[in-house]
Amino acid sequence: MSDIDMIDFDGIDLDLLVALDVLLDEANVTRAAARLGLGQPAVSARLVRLRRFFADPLLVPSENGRGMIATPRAAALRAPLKRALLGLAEAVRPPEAFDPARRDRRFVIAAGDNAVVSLGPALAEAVAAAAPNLRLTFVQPRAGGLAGDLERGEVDLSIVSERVVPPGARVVTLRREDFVAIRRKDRPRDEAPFDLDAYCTLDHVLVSPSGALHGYVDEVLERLGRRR
DNA sequence: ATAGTGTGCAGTAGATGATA
DNA sequence: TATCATCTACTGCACACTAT
Repeated sequence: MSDIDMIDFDGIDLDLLVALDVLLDEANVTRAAARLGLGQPAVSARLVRLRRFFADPLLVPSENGRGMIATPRAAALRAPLKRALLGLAEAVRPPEAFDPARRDRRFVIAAGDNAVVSLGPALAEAVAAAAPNLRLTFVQPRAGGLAGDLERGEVDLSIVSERVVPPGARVVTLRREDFVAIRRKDRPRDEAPFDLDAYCTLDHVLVSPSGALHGYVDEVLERLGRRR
């Protein structure tokens, strides 16, 4: 007997889970009903059954009386539920070869400035040639929010350092990059050689989208027993 | 195997209550 | 007054059961 066999699905069905997903998206029974193609009372009845099954109010009226607010239990259900429904949709979808030339959709790519500048133009050119109806939108990866953005489908792809890849993500290494230190050509001839000691004593500017003042370079220096 | 019947579920329309 | 969630009454449909 598998783990799935052990689950008691009595009182719940796929329609209810789809309704819950839409209800959590809309936080409004009327709008959820419109999306589901049902009457508002029918969706209200589904919400009642969902509340009974989960033994939780799931959605409660907001303070301003407009719409509803998800309870912590419902909020916790949202991402795994969406993931499961997307997986099911994928499983039951008829097999269809992906034809980029005929697809019409937008892909959201979370990438840092460096990746956008170095890979963006070539990627956009290649996509435009192979799939003229696909559109690429580059956004900044949200510090600490990338995993959630990927889970919710708000970001399709991310080009980031392997250090910030969310656990469980499918990863392909695009390339390895090295750090390079460059010194102006006309520095005084008698100046000390530009070595690690010199590097550590200089003043530094750290560009940090997240605001954290401790970057990859600092981690490497720490391993060497140094700091800048 | 097919037709008839009963039951339960889920839908709708309309009414009601709460709230800003 | 407008909006929104919930309740009530009614209807239609699917399914199980039984008789032929």
